[in-house]
Amino acid sequence: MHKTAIALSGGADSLMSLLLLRETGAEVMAVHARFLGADDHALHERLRNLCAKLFVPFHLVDLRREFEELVITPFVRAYQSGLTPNPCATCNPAIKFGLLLDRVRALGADRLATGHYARLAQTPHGTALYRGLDAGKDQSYFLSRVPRERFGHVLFPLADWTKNAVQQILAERGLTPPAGRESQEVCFISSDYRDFLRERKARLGGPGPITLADGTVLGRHAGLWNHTLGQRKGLGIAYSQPLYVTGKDFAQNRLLVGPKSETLSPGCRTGIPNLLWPFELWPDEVLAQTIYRQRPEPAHVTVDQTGMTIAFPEPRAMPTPGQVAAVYSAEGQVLAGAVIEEAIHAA
RNA sequence: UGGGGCGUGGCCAAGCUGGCAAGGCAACGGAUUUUGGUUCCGUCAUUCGGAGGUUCGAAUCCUCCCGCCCCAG
Repeated sequence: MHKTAIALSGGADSLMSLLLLRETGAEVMAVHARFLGADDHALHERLRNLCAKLFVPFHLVDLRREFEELVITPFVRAYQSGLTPNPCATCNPAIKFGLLLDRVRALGADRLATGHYARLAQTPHGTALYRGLDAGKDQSYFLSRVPRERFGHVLFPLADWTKNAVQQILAERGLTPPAGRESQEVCFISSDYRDFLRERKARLGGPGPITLADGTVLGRHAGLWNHTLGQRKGLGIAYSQPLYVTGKDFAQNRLLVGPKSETLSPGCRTGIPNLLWPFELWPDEVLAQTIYRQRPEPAHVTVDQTGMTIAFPEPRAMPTPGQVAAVYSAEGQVLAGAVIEEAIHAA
């Protein structure tokens, strides 16, 4: 008999997952992981009471120190070194399906369930990760860097659910998610990541010029960390057409900008990929996306000792160093995930 | 102080055969969204360097003044 731990965030998705688990008759326990220093004790109590009503054991797991060390610190460091980090994609392998999974196993559970919209399938070749049914909520991209063996101990009850259906069922049962707000942004940033970095007193680069590719100076920037590749907002430059960030010149502290056409790239080079499916079993045709919520496109992907090269037949939105590149099969199976190191520049 | 050109919202800029001020960029607001972003929608000059005049009516015509730029001396 399996004993399943459900990670409750306080939102609708994990609450629905708990209900679905109970209906399967599985033995269930609930955990709520604390990530942040300033935590919501009222939320803890509501979760505790909710679980008591459902006769589900409830545990509070303190991962604040680990979250700080494994997610927040690298996040700040990334900005300091000119990258654009993706903290959610770091948190999943390091915290949720890393330390939290370890903790619940120590508490006696052998599986961890979460409210992610993604699907796992058991195959003769092992566990496979697929996109969730709800294309609009699919979170497989953020899960693409979780080590494959971890998924052998994971359950996604919402795999075949849509957000709408979840909300409808909860409403029908008169259940309100204990946390008022859904986690739709970085959980440790309340407003703007720039404010967060300033509050942290992170040592970041200073102001410098904004120039076109040919060196024409158009304005000033307040620090390269305020911008990311492909970004339009915030440049403050009135030009004949919209300008986008096309590059960062760290040597001269210059922010390079240009028209939309200059933000395209034929692909990227990544670090060592997290293979979620043995490379030799990959289909001939694979798709890749280099940003969340991007339409996956057919790509030529090669893997070697030091990383992965993704080449698109047609140039598309420039991949940003620090972000995640995910490789999929046509059926929506996640084949690999990796951190982008550099975009390939059009010839 | 001879000649020529120009002055329209934060920037660029239509309009100048007179009829209640296009558009682009930026900015701001919203929608979308478990990352940075992107995208979409919306808002943004009762006023056209200033003062008079002509006219039913002027940014558009006339006069003067102010301020730029260019070419000559």
